[in-house]
Amino acid sequence: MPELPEVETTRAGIEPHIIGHQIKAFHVRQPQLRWPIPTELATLLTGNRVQAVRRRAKYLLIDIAAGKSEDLLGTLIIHLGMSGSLRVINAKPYPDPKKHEHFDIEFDDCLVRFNDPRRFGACLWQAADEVDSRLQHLGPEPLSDTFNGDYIFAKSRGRSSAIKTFIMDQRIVVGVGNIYASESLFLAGINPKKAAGKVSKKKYQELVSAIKIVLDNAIAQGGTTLRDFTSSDGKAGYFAQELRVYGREGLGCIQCQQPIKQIVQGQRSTFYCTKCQR
DNA sequence: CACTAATCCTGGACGC
DNA sequence: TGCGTCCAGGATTAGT
Repeated sequence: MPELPEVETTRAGIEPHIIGHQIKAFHVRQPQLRWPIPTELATLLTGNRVQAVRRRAKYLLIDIAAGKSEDLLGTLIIHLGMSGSLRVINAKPYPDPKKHEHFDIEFDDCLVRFNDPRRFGACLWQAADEVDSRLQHLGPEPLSDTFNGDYIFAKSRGRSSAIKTFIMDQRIVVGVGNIYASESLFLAGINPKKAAGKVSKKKYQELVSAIKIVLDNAIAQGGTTLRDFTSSDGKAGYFAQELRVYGREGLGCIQCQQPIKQIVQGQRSTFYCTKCQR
């Protein structure tokens, strides 16, 4: 499932192919994603240019300038959900879309094609003078300096929810998904069930470092794996993780051999070592 | 406001 | 082999 590193890798992968380029057409085959694709999108995009390819949390933001100007018209918001991916197709004629390939953004010399079997993804439009409600209350980027021990310690005071649930709350910090939440807590040696309000400042500093390390490593790995971005298949955006606890239920902890435990928190699986994480 | 549960969807794993 | 069942997960929304 695409987490922040996959989205960042996708962003970096498509950017050089589309920045500054004019959109020739926008084709929708399945508008029913998490939210319906706005029907006016083709009209809004056609004939206009890609000004920037950005990322906020796990949202891919494609700024669109009107015609040949630099005037921002609005932003195409794409979310990969849990099974989505984008790929750039250069070879002409463009291959016929397969099942689950729900929309294409067509340029003069390439096609950006969206694939999403589970349709948890989204494709939305944000006009230049508005901020989409989904982007309004997001917490800081995990890799920014704003996300530090002092910040999250202050946010956590008085909170009774489990630390694992807490760091997955997008209002606290964005981009920490289920897999990396377990991995980060293991690296920091924190029990995922511990109340967020009872974790010390020192432990929060370790947790922040752990989150940054885990995400940085994954991005670095993704960059390598997806170097050949344009020819990648529908699995673009996924890459092998070095997972220390996630999915390793019953297997020995890499530090102490204690079997890794699996529990459910907030309807999500959590994996941790009962000895190393307290 | 804080927190929990339901919800969208389909491929893949598994049991019979 | 095939069918049914269950599970995975991001993040919003509804409900307590």
